[in-house]
Amino acid sequence: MTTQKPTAEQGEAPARRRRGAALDEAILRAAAAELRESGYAGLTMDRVARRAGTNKNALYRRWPHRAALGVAAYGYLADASLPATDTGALRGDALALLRQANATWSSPQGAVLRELLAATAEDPHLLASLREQAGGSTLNAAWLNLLSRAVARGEAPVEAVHPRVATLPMVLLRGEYALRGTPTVPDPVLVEIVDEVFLPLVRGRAPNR
Amino acid sequence: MTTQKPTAEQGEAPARRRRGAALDEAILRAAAAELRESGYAGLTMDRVARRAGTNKNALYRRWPHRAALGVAAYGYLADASLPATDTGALRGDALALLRQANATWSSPQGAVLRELLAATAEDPHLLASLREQAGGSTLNAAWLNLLSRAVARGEAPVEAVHPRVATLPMVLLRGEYALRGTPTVPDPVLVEIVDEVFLPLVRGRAPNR
DNA sequence: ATCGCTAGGGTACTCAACGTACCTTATTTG
DNA sequence: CAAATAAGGTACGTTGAGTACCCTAGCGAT
Repeated sequence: MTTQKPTAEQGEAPARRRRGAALDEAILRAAAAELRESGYAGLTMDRVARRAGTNKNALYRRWPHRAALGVAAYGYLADASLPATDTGALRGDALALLRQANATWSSPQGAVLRELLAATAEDPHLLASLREQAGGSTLNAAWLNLLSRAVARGEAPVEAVHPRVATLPMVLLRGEYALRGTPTVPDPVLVEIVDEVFLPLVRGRAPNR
Repeated sequence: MTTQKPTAEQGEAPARRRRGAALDEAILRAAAAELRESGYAGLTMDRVARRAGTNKNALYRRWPHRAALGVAAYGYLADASLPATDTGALRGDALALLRQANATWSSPQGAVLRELLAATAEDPHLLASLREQAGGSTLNAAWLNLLSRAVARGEAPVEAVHPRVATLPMVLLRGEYALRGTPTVPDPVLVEIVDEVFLPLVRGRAPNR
């Protein structure tokens, strides 16, 4: 009896051999845990395999490389929450949405997301997949919706409902993250983005007023 | 005679042993060449050392790690050209500057820059250094200058001369690069950035006109 | 019930690259 | 001219991605 059964390192005990979806789950759970604890850098194939109580073969049979597993694990980790915000005024809505995005991005989860973005920059397919899992079109729709409500209230001209306008605050926020290496954009900056750029732009797009 | 003197692989022949600045130069030249030919991924310490006709010791005595050498090499590679553009009109100036930035960013050199930005994201000090070498404050000043000229011409309100406004087109351009994985932002997008966002914002910042 | 195919499990390995340790040797400088 | 100092030459130690095989559990079709 030289061979000592590992009986799983952490939680996952393969008393009975798992297959298909069950194993998928176990691997993703382990990978997500690694992401949460040590970021993308800690997501090594060996560690994930060991933690899931399996081996690298099972991982490589499912994902072609580490980055792909990383993206999948992030999708498992993130739940893409998006509490609808309606403060009754354009400025309040915009600030609320921006603050929520800032909270997400400055959380540990946001740090992981940025690591993954950097790692998948060369693979457009993966990048798109990651972007979608990180909010993507949902977030976009929220901003357009916000603008439409403002128009309905008479707070903004119809011309303001435009993808460029809608995405602008998020792009600026992302710019702040890129500029500072440090996460956490201070709240006054968010206010400035809204008051000095977003709202003036919405106003500036009025026909000729 | 088993030991065969390498006598330098490519161009650099250490007939006489180089020291200090001369060696700095040789290393940076080799590193920049690797960046140009194979990007940051190709910039391995062994390759650079071999190409410079020296060894890793000399590199590690000068830079603490690969990323630092990468940034230094990029500084050596880039010349931060910035031909002053004055088309006589705000729109033309903005487009010209934006097009030039786009050209730089979509060049191979731009690809290297993006790789480096990703690699130094975790080290604020390096990031700042890289940012400075990539134009940084110079570019910023150019945009502010552009706005000032527009104000002098009566094309824009004084309120438009504002850091947020000045940096906006570049931030949007960067956003495009982040959005598409692929480099090369089509020209119509640049026009849209100027016409749909930048100019309306400048207009929108007028006091109450 | 049994047989065989498929997917999991166990390991060992190759390869690339970073970063280090140590010694020998050429230059520079006091 | 002698002692520092910096270069050159190697050889490691380590980590981690991928890959290759071979063995075995368990599901499904006959």
